[in-house]
Amino acid sequence: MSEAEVVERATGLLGRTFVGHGVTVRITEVEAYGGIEDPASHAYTRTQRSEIMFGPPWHLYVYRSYGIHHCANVVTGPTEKAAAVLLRAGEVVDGLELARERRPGVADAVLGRGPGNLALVLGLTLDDLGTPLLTGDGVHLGPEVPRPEQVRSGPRVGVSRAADVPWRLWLPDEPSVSAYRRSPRAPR
DNA sequence: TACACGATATTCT
DNA sequence: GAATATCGTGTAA
Repeated sequence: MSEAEVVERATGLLGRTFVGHGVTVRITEVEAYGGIEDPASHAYTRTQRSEIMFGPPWHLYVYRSYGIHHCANVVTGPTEKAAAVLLRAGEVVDGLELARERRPGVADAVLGRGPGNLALVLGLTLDDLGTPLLTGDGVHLGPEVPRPEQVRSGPRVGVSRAADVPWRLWLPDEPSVSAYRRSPRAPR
């Protein structure tokens, strides 16, 4: 898989809806991970945790981060490359009431800001690991949308390796997009 | 079996 | 801007 393909597939998710448990978001920010060829990817080393990414594409990869948060990824394949796209932020477009309940005291526009918060608002947990995302029921991806006219890109947030690869992609002027923070462990 | 460490978010100064 | 909670996972022993 070429670098261009990795970014291409990630870009295709921007602006698309993602249906979680009772809440739907429009994806505004993603990060691409290049699988076995990307030192920052969990699939760089094939383990039990990353095994799902070596399976067929369009399945859900969920992992626990810092013991507290869940982060949701779409496996984009192809199968042997284990590439995936981390969903970093989204705008809640349906199930607003439920989303508010899951994050009390937070402004609507910011409900789905950051990968941990997004997974929380969508109600995604490790129970959803491996869910096929193209089937219509339960947790799934919305229909494909036209390529966004403008896409911004920059280095990925919080990664200590390959910290300068600009594979974080987001839509301009979206209040739900998270702020950039370089990993304290990244060199330089 | 033990131990170190995050693809984070929030709180504190 | 800096500190840190918290625990599953990966890696070493």
